[in-house]
Amino acid sequence: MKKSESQVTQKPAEPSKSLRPRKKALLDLDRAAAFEYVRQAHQEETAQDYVEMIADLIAQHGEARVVDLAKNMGVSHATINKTIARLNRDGLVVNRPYRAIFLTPEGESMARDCKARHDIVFRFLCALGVKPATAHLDAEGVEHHISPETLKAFERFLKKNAPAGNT
Amino acid sequence: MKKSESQVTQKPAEPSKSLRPRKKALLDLDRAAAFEYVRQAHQEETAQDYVEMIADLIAQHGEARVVDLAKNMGVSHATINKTIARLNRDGLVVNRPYRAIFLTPEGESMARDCKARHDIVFRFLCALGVKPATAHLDAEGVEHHISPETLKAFERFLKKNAPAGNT
DNA sequence: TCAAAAATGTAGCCTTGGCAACAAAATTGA
DNA sequence: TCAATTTTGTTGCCAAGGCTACATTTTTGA
Repeated sequence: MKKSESQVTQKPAEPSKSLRPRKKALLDLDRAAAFEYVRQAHQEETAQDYVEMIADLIAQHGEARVVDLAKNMGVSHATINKTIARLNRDGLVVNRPYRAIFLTPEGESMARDCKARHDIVFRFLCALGVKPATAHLDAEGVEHHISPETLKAFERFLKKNAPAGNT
Repeated sequence: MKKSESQVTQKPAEPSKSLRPRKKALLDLDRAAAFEYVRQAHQEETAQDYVEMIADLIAQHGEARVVDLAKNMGVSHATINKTIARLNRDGLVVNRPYRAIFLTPEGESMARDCKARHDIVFRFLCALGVKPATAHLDAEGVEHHISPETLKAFERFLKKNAPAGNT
């Protein structure tokens, strides 16, 4: 037949193919949904990292300045400016030219949530036996991809395996 | 540092500031390094997801076609084409116009590693009490941000808490 | 006070990863 | 065989996030 490689020339390595053609369509959706979910989380990632950092700087210094954000995020001040403009547009921060950056109530709320989640992830990894330095690195990337259900599971684990407030 | 943040208008909410001014510089680097680390992982994320999916499709159908990738990744076929061009450029896949996509040895190696890691993360979350559907969603995002050390910790946990080969 | 330094803003460029719309090739089925 | 359908390719658009280089404002310190 002409369909040539659609049917794989000669089906050498597809033993399971004819076994379950039905579930395929559903699995397609499942997988696509998972990636969509990740892409979604991705979009909020930067905003969350920034508001968290801004909240931190405000707690430390009373204000968050572009130069400190640049140092702490590890990017140029031009990038900071662009990102802050987006956060401003999205109602998470307020800022005036040549002045420090502050959080809106919405930004503060997001920062609180993120910090709480971050701490749980970090402490969870530590309780699991990961070295704090590594836990710190991993938590930064992982925290944005943890569903509420998984976060609850982390907390359960902490309650059983961590002697309350260790850092 | 003589800088301005010192004056902060009137230091209202910075009680801990003077307590440890020394560690700040180091923490800046630490934090920046963590974000750099996450950005790095980010760049490899798409490549890893694609080669993993391509390997899956080849295992199922003997080949990976654009239309199937689009369905499974949840993006348009135009996006698939662009991404495949990048993967080709980076030596991870081989493809010819209007023909299926295959992995280079390097791509296959990456796919193997990713699948192994993905499975560990998925099973770990399940062992922790997370529902499989949720574990599936979270694993897709989390797997790219797990260091080798943390992965080992996951495996240790699995060895103790999972009855061998459960799915 | 005022020049130098630091901080901030802006412009232009780049890559990634999305999309829709249209073009072309391949496959299918009558 | 060959027209309709499906698949693939291409083009142009967009936003996010990076960067450098240069312009402007603020702050510092002599």
